[in-house]
Parts: sequence; structure tokens; C-alpha cells
Amino acid sequence: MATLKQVAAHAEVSVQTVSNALNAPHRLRADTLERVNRSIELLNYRPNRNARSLRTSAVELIGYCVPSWPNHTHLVMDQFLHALCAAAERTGRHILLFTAPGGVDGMPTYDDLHARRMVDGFVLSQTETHDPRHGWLKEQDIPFVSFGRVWKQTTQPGPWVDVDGAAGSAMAVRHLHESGRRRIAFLGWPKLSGLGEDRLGGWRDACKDLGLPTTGLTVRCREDSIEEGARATARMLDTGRTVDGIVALSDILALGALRELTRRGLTPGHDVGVTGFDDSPLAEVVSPGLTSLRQPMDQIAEELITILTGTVNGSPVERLLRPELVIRGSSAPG
Amino acid sequence: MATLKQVAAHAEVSVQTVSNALNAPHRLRADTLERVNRSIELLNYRPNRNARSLRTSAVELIGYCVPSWPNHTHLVMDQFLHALCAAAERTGRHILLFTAPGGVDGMPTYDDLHARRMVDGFVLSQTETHDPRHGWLKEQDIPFVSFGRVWKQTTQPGPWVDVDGAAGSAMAVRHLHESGRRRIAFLGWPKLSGLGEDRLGGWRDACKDLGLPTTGLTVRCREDSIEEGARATARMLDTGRTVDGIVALSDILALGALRELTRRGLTPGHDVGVTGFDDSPLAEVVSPGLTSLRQPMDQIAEELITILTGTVNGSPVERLLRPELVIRGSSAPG
DNA sequence: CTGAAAGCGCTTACAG
DNA sequence: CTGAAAGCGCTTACAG
Repeated sequence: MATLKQVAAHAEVSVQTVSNALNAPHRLRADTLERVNRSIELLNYRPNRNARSLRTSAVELIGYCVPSWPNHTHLVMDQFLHALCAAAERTGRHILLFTAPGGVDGMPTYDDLHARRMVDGFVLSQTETHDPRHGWLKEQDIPFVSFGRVWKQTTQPGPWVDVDGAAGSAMAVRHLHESGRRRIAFLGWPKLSGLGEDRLGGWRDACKDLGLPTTGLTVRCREDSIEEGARATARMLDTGRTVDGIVALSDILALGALRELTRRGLTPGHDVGVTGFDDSPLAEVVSPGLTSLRQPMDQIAEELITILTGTVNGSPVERLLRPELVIRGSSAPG
Repeated sequence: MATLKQVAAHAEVSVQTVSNALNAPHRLRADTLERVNRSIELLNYRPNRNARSLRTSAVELIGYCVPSWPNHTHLVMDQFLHALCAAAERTGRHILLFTAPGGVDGMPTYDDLHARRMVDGFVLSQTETHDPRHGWLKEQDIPFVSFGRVWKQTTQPGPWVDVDGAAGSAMAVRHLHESGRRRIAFLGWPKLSGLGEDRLGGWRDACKDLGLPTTGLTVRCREDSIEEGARATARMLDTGRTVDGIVALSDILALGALRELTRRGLTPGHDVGVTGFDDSPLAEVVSPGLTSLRQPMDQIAEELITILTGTVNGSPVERLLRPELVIRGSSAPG
């Protein structure tokens, strides 16, 4: 394994010059640069990252805590991780994975990784309502950026990127409305979740804008399962009210809706238009295909990395991105 | 941020002693150790990992390439990553995530990460039939361990851990047999996949052992989708042959089978027992619950890390682990 | 059991 | 534009 010194000796320059060839090539004369580069190539030299990090005290590593999915499964995590990793690499950085207890109990782990200089900062995700991590990290002056809001009344500590759930629901409603649906229900979760209320609000506002009814058209599921989605859909249909569209809070719940509709002899897409959220792998793989709101993962990842690695000067950055409606058979024009 | 030197000054010992207190506490006299530890605590000292790595030339980081799921979706990747991360942490290590092109095109990326001393070695997964990575890494003397076999005729280069798919299928067959099923079909993929043939073989052998028929009871799906699983099930049922059990190669295909059975007025679990593979989040969330073969993720991760970090002396280690049959409604005794 | 000193492989003011 | 030298924060033979 060649070192800087060996390359310098081979190219007959000082180590400083080799280092410059790598980190500030414009400082070298063209011919010197070429000679140095030839030696680098010849010796197959690769700078030792630990030595560099020790000197500059930047590791170019970003910490990400692998979630341990307690309640609802995270079907798009692999997409997110891939996008995040790719975005980090575009800036010469990488992702360091770690596990930590949830909430404030996990903070010593974050602190430790940062104090040992194993990471420069963190990307937070799976943010919960009133997530304590943001305030804690902010207080310790540890760099971070959040994917997802904490849904507090007060200003959220630190920068964040999120997807506009309200806008997403509204897009779904307008799409169903355009294909002739007039009684569009919303399949949600219990009140606890900020994310759930955000999406619910978007549905309600869009319906009102379009002059569509909302009363009696909300059902709340106890958990994020196909079973619960089906049961909630059944409850809704059993009220005797006509429903020709369903905006579900998640793909899983939407799948439940599809199943219940089919069970009753109704054809999803024809009789009732159904949409989900997140465009998980399931949406594509189910029949007749589930219309769903895709989170723009690449853009999310890009923003997260840009914010975290850029000089965040002044007020924290906040980015609300629009989801994209991916239309499939479940909402085919009646 | 305190350094070793500052701790030494505070405890009135040499830096060597502080280092020993951390890395070889038995070398210190009890009272000295206590005094040093008090100083460490007081100054909130955390050793700089980069300095350590530079000195020891071990980074305690394991590289893992985030797959970009081309054909069939990897619904248990998050489980795997969490288990891997936890296992690594039990040995003081962490996972470094990176992206790379598939096959041999990705090898420079692996090489680079290792040469720059950003990782000590790699955990490979998503191994493909005739995966070229293993041979390449072996040749470069880069440490690695594989989750999954490459299904070559010759000996596979390097150590690996895998789940015994044949044993898994056999467990499924025996389970269905015990609940009275006598005509058990197999829902598979095209011949190309080593993994597919392994599971198919287990089904065939178990059926023969139990004196059950196999002729005309195999269907191959073109891709891993619910749709294809349903179509293949339909083809099987359309032959007019009785089928009272279905062992599917994946949970996704099994879901297709469930759908087609339901569509025909048959009750999965009652009329036909169905099993899947991998125990993905879907298995639990679908109704009536899908019986599936769980990969022992924690054990797999533990073995991978042990093998990679342990001194692999002599012949490469090979571990074939048994999956676990998780029984749910889809195979309830008829 | 403890300490003084060398060195891991880089980067970066500072001179020339 | 180039070079000699200090130093980032550790670990580890080697003496005492």
C-alpha cells in the first residue's frame, strides 16, 4: 500500500506537492501535476482516509439510525436508504448505520458517535410527534437534518425536509373528482399522528374546495394493517352511504380497502376509485395496481445531504416537497 | 473536546497509562485505574476513533452495498440491516453503506473503499447465480463474507452463511401433510435461479419421502408479483387436478395464490393450505395471515459478523441455517 | 506497574 | 510554484 511519501519520492517532489495535486491541483504547474498523477497511477496510490480525517477532523460520514419498525412497517426504507447513500456519495461522503433506543434514551449513542469523531452529523428519520431528538442535538450543537417534521406547536429545532401530505391528499381527491367521483371517503389512523392529521386535513380542504361532502366520510383504523383497512372500509360501506372514492392514509390500508370492495362484488377502479400513500412496492404488484402518492426519494435525499453538509448560516432550512401521484388501475376512470 | 494528553495531565499519569486504562485495564493497579477513570468521566473524554484507526490500521467499519432491487423487491432488507447493525455493534463495529454497480463493474468501488481504509471488509448479499464478486475479492485478499450462495458447480470462494431453502420447503410440505393435505403444488420461478431450484428440490424430495405426488404439480411464474402468482395458481387449478396445498417460493407469489383461491370461492387455510417464504411484513398483515418460512435474521447476522471479524484460519467457513416455519391462518388445519 | 518517545499518513500555515 | 516541518490524537514496543 503506497503512501504519500512514496509517491512524492517517485515523482521527485515533496509530499506537500502530492497532497496539493490531490486536493488543490490548480496550485501546480501543468507538467508537475501530470508527473505527480502518473506516479499516483503507477503506484496505485489511494490516500488513507483515517489520516486525512485525523488531520482535518472531518470524517465525511453521516450517521443514520436504522429504525426498528415498531407499529407500521416501513416498506420504502430500502428506497430511502439507497437514495440517501447515492446523494451522500455525490459529495464524497458515506452513510454510517447504527442502532439506538428510541426517544431520549438513544441520545447518548448519537453523542458518542459524534464525540469519537465517527460521524460528522446525522440524518434523522422516523420522526415522531414531539420527537425529543431534535432539541437535544441542537442543544449539543451536533449537526443534523430531519426527514420529517415533529409536529410541535412551536418552531421545530434544526433544519428539516418533508413531503407535503396535505397537498398529497388534495391531489388524490382532485384526481378522483376528475374521473367523476363525487363521494370520496378518507381512511385514516387515530388522532395521535401529526402525519395522519396533515393528510386528513388535505382531504377535507380539497373536498370543500370542490364542493364535495365530507360529513360521515372519515373512518379511523386502529393500526396499519390490511385487515384493519378492510374492516374500516366495511364499516364505512355498512352505514349505507354511497362511496365512490377512497383516499387511504397508507398503501397497506388501501390494500384492505381493495380487498373489502372485491369481497362485496365491487370492482376497484370501476365502481370505487382508491388511492394509497407512499407508492410502496406493493402498489405496483397488487392487482389492478394501486394509485399512490410517491415520495420524491431522490430529491428528498439530495436536499437532506445538501442541507447537512452545506454551511447552514442563519435560520434553519425547511423544505416541503410535493409528492407525485402515480396513477394505476385502482383509480381508473369509472 | 478532551484528548488523551489532557486526561493524563488531569490524572497525573502518562498518556500510555490512560490508553491502557481504556484498552488493557488489567495492566493498571486498581487505585491508578480508578483515578484515571475518574478523570475520564470528569473530562467526558471519548477517544478519537480516527487517531486510533490510523495507528492500528483497523477502522472497525464493515462495508455493505445497498441493493437497488432490480427484479423482485426485498421486503425483509430492513430486518436484515437492523440485525446486521446490531450484531456489528456487539463487537464495537458499525456498518458503512455504499452503492455500486452490479457484478464486476462494482469491484473498483469495493477496492477503493478498502484501499482508502474506510472499511475493514465487506458483507455481501443479494448474491446472484455465478456472482463474480466473491472470486474478485478473494483474489485481492479483501476480507468478506457472503450472505447467500453463488450456486456454482465448483467450490464457492470465501466464507458464506445461507438459509437452507430445501429444508424450508420440506418443512412446509411436512406441515401441510400433517394437517391432512395430500396434493401439494409448488409455485416457483424460472429455472435460472439457484435459490429457486434449491427450494423446489426440497419440495420434491419431501413429497417423495411422504409418498405424495409431484407430477404436474409445479408451476413457474415469470416474475415475482402478486399478479403472476395468481395467474400461475389459476393455470394450476385449470388443469382440473385437485390441489389442497400450495408451497410458494415467495410471500408475494403466495399472496397471488391466496387471491386466486378467494376469487374462486375457495377458503385459504380451509380448502387449500398455502405457505410462503421469508416471512415478510406482508405475511402478518394479510388475511387470514400467511404461513411463511422465516429466515433467522439475528442468527444470520451474528454468524456473518463472527466469521468476518474472527480469524478465519484454514478452510473457508460455510454455515447453512434452518429457516423457521411461522404458522398462520393460510395453513390452518382443514 | 509506569513513563518517554517514536510513528501511523495525512494537511497546512509558513518560508523561500 | 514548491519544500521543510509541525502536528492531528492515538498505540505500542522498549526501558526503567
